[in-house]
This record gives sequence, C-alpha cells and structure tokens, in this order.
Amino acid sequence: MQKVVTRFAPSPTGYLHIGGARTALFNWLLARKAGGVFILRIEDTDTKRNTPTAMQQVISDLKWLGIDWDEGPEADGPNGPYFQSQRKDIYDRYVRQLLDAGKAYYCFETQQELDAMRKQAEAQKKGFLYPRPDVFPTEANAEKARAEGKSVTVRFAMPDETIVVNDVVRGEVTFNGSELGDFIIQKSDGFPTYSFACVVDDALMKVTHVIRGQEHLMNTPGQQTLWKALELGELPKYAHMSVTISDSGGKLSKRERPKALRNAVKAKSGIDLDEVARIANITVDELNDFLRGKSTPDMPAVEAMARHLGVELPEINVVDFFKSGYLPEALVNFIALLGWSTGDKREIIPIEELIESFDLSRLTKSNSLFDRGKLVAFNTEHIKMLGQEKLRTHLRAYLGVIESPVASADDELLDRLIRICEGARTLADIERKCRFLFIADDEIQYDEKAVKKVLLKGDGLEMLKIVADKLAVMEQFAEEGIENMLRSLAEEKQVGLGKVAQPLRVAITGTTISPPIFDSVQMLGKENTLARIDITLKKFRTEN
RNA sequence: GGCCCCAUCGUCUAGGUAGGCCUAGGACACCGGGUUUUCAACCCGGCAACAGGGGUUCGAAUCCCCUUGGGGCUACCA
Repeated sequence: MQKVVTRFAPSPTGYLHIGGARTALFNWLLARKAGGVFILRIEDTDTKRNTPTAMQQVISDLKWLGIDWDEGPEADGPNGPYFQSQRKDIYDRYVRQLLDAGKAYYCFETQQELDAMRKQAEAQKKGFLYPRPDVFPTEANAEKARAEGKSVTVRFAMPDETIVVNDVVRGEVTFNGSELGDFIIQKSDGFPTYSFACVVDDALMKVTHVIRGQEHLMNTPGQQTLWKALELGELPKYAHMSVTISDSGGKLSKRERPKALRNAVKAKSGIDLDEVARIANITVDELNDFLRGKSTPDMPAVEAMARHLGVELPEINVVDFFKSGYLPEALVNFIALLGWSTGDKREIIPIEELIESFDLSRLTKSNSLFDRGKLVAFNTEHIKMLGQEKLRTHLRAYLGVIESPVASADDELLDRLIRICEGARTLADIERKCRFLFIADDEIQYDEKAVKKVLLKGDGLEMLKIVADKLAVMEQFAEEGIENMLRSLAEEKQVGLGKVAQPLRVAITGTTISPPIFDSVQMLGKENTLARIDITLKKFRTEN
C-alpha cells in the first residue's frame, strides 16, 4: 500500500485565514491518521503579491493551531525546494517537454489585448475562449518576440475530449475539454501559473491526496489533463470540500473586516472623519473613498479605525481568533466539524481523537456557515477541559499579544485567576474580569449604568461606607474573613448579599462584572481596596 | 451570460452509498424555570426541519426528473 502524502500549499499573500486553516487541517488530519507525510509547500510564484512577512505569518499561524509538517520550510525533505519560486528550472523543463511534444504553444498577446478580446466576447454574451492558432508559433517566433520586448506566454493546448474527475466527495464530475479553453501555463515573467506548478509539484512530491476547497473543482479537469499530458503517472485522489460561508453570505473572505467597519461607520453618526483618518494614517479623501466602497485601506489602517471607534470586526484570519481570546484547540475542533463529522454524537473532541476518527468519506457536500456563537460554546468547553499548564501558556501568549497589564502576573497568580474565572467563555473574558487588579487605583473606569444602578439608586453608597469601615479594622485580610464579614453584615441589615457585595464590586472594579467578590477584594489587598472605596465615595457622594 | 457543485430545525449536523428501524436524533442559538454575591458556568423543561412539484415503488428524507433557492469558477491570482 502506497504511503499517504498530503500537502497544504498556501500562497503567502497575507495572514492564514480560516478557510486556509481548514484546508490545512483536513490534509494534516488525513496524513496523521494514515501515518503518512504532510507537506507544506509555499506557492510564491506571484512575484507582485507575495511578501516575506506574510509567509512567516502563515507559518506561525499553523504552529499556533498545532499543525506541523514533515516536509517544507524549516523542515526540508527529499523533494525540495518547497518554495515554488526556487523551482523555476524544474517547471521550465516540463514546459519544454510540452512545447516539444506540440501540446503547448507560445502566445504573444498583451494583457490589454486579451482584456479587449474578453470584453468583446462578453458583449456578444459568449464565454471567452482563447482562439488556438492552426499553426503554432515557432521557437524562432518566440525568440524574435522576446528580442522585441513583447510579452511571451505559453498555453496548454487543451484536448477536445470529455474529462471525468473522480472526486472523493462529489463522485464523478464530467467536463468538456472544449469548454475549458487553452489556459496559460507559463507567464510572461517566466514563472509558471498555479495550475501548472501545482501539477508538477504534486507529482514530484508524490502527493497521493489533494484535499482542497470546492473553488478548485473547476481547475481540476485542466490539471488532470495536464498531469496526463506530462505523463506523470497515477493521478492523486481529489477531494473537494464544501466551502465555508460567512453569515453575511458568500465565501468567508478577508473582505469581511473592512466591510464590517464600513457598515459600522455608516451606522454611527457624529464621527469626526478627520480624526479617524488621522488615526488610520490615511487622507480624508481616502477615507471617503473607503466609505463609498471605492477602495479599501490596508488591514492595519482598518484595525486602527475599528479600535478607535470601538467597532468589533468579525474574525477571519487565524490571528484574529487568537487576539479575541480563542484557544487553538477549540478553533481546530470547531473548523474540523465544518463540513465533516464523526458520525456519532461527539462534538467536543480533542485533537488526538480527531485524528483517530478522521475519514475522508465523511466529508459533507454542502457548504456550511461559520457560526461564531457555536465557536464560543466550543471554546468554553475546551477551556474547561484543557489542563492548567496548557491553559496558562495560552493565556500568557494571549495577554502578551494584546499587551494587557495582566501579563505582569506570575504563573502562580495566573493559575489563581484562571481558577476563579471558572466558566469563562474566552481568554478575553478572563482578562476583562481580572484587569482591575493590575491598574492603578485612580485609573478605574466607572461604568455609568453600574454606578447608577448599584451606587446611586438606593443606599449603595451608605452600605459601601459601612463596608469600608469594617474592612479597615480587619487585621487579617483573607477570603474567609472578608466573606464572614460581608455575610454577617448582610444578615444584620436584613438584605441579600448582593446589596453589600455589589457596591463593593463597583467601587473596586468600576463594573458589576468581576471574579467572586471575596477573592477579588483579597487579591486587590486592603490598602488598594480602601483607597478605591475612598475614591468612589468622594466621586459619587457629591453628585447625588 | 456560460460551466460546475449543493439543498434535513435559525445554525452545524446524524440518517441518504444497501428505500421500511425516522410520529427524523444530537449540538449551538433561542424561549421558560431553577441555582446564585455580579458575569459566566451549571441543572431541568420547551420551540423548531426533510425547499416545491412530478414520477419510480406495497412503501421515499433516502432513487430519478423539473422548478426554485444557495454557492463556486469564469485572470499572465493562487
């Protein structure tokens, strides 16, 4: 039995998005399940779009998810190089082979000329197919064109035949070669196009299973035909997975984030556009173009504006989920169940079991919508079942990346925070709840609603004063002591514990949301607690 | 426009490849109740689907056709 070889082949044009992560995951899962090889291949043949930092992003995102590779960048392997930009001579050999066999031919149209031809076809409501010449241009023709500085590309002469793709998830899908057209296999800059490089590399790297999104289904007949024309041997098995759909309709894509920002800005009123433009470091004209949907600023600008305006952007890239406080274990579990299921009733599944259960035959045909609410539920479960050490490691990484003051806590403290925040849905929940412990007493931001409801309405402030006096005379400042004091006070006053705890909570945190009050007070310490109560009393007593 | 794919609760899905085991199961969300010092977590209960129309068959969520709806592709991007 042949060893299973799968691959993930991203083009490094930006962060790894959720769709790419899912493709990588399924390929990885299959390789791990079968004890095979998983390859990471970098498809950097588009010299205009690739950036070196983007590649690093993709690599670190994969690592964060826990997806490792046996061959590829940082790993090497027998079939390298794993950067397509370094394999040009290999592709050249295969292009040559096709040219010599009369299965490919030169063309000299410029991009503009092709656009014009396409427009014309469109005007006549016809699909555009490149008109194959009766006689292929010669080597001499190509030389001459090159010498004149003309654009020279190579096209594959697609045979006019019926092509059947045998897809693992879709069964037999039939195409007509004559409708596919002669696509370009070598660009005028000498680099191969995606379909060509992909075929050559998959063959040379001995890939046995190609798992990818449905968006590639239409590329497959061409690639399959190319594979045969190149005499590369047995075809890999193809599996075209369903696509992940956004709740706003359409394929989940990076355009979602600017779109969400634009809509949010439009919905708000009284926004200082000059200020926003300044923060995004773009001109007001550029901002207006963006709002009108004419252009899109780069991601840092979009993110800066969102932060400034307090707009929550939908997470699309893997790092977005990291920054929102999700666990990689939860994300992996969740996306694995988008278009795949175990067949039994398990849903919260650790990675080892995911590998164990993985089976290509259980891939779903229909597209699935990415439901963040369910992701949150998965995250909650994974926080509960992850061990203390792993959870702490994730928390620390998260705190670092969002530059939280909570990051200054040592391991012991972090473990306690995790413990008292039991039931948290995301790491962001924990951070939000515990942040008050790490800021100065006079930096507390008072939530208006909380102040009104807890302090100003009723006798919240009076109760707070009494609590303060009682805390002040406590010799030992331990949880039980604080609990006993608050409970007996509530009993004495014939009120629920909430009546005494809530004013205290608002005083020390500024909000009604915090870890259990006894822990909160104890951790803050006597001095700071009293100081905050004092500040609160001074600030709101006069206002009433 | 052309080509291709898909169609079960609001969402993710089980069931479809071997038609009766499905008065369609689970999970998330939602609603009601409980627990409670806040938020969350937790416990109990509830709502909710085979897109429509034709066939085939003793019998169809399951097979076939049409309609409708959704999605993908249609680059010298990958």
